[in-house]
Amino acid sequence: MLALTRKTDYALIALSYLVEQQTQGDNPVSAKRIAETFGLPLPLLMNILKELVQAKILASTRGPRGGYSLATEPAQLSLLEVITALEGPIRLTQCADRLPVLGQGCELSANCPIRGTVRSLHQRINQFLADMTLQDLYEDKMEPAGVTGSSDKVAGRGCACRNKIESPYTEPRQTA
Amino acid sequence: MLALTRKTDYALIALSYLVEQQTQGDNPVSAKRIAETFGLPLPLLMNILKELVQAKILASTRGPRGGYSLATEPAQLSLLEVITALEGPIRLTQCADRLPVLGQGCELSANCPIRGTVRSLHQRINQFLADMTLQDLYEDKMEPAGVTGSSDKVAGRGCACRNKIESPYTEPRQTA
DNA sequence: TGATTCAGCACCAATCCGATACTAATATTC
DNA sequence: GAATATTAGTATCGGATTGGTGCTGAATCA
Repeated sequence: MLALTRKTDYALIALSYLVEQQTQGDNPVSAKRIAETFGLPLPLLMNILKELVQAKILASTRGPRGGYSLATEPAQLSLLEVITALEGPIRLTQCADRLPVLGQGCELSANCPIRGTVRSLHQRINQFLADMTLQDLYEDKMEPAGVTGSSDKVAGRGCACRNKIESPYTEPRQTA
Repeated sequence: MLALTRKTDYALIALSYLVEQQTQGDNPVSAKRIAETFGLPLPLLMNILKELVQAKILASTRGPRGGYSLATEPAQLSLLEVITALEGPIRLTQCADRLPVLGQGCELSANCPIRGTVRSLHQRINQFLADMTLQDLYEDKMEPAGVTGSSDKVAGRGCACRNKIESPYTEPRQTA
């Protein structure tokens, strides 16, 4: 569907928040706090953070006052790394990232009528994601992008963040 | 997963083939012939072609010697239209195409830490897809793109096209 | 009339995603 | 050392989406 999963959504939100907190010398940050701040489901968020630790994007500390902290400089961590860690390598189409070797999975190979285009699109998206760092993500938050939205087509689904930002430790999930 | 569906894959292959056949004055082309040429599952392909007709991207003629033909100039048909027709509007993330109106689905709205970045990425992809036309897709086939593949990460799945291109009307699907 | 081809449904199986639960391990605090 | 806070690991589950099939009807041509 050409869409990121909600896992990636949550991860980017959490990472952006970690940059902020870390900038303020607040370190590490527990999963619980992140979940409460943005109204994310805690168990799911924990799964995601675990994966980010395994990918060495985050470092974790156990025990009271433990939590997660960034394992990399925000300016060194690309969105591509985050997405790849959570969703696996991007492949627009099944053969997007194949080398054009005959017999290697795609028998059409060089004759495939859409190979070039798909590969081109694939590379552009990859490039953009590789260039965009967590630092950019954080700064983007600081100065919200202008509304260039030519969005006449709107898909109706909720946003990833379900809560208002006020202060941490406010009650999430009101009486459903 | 940031991937196109196989439906779109098949559609692009079929459309590209239609341009080719139409260029050679061969018109219309039956679903059966397309399916056999590329080894695609006929019933599925027919579903896809039906959807493209409903989206007014293709025109259909019934009866013997009937089939599908392009309803638009290849240079006027963008990939975005094709993808949108088959998969619905692209939304990288749930709030990607929302206008930043408070209370409208996402309560974080202007405070959402990743809104700007996601929106930016979303627009770039949209723009690329809107600029790329079926004509480009077809020409791309003519001069296969060079291997710029920095693909150290390869996802192992089959290619959309399961058959060799030789001539139409060769037997598809050998003894499985 | 009969063959060919598309149209419109309805359906099914497999996969993936979002989400939860439970137990174990580790660190801090007292 | 006991209690507590927090992450690690793993297993599971329901539901949506995707890939794919089947059946019936309608149009067109010979």
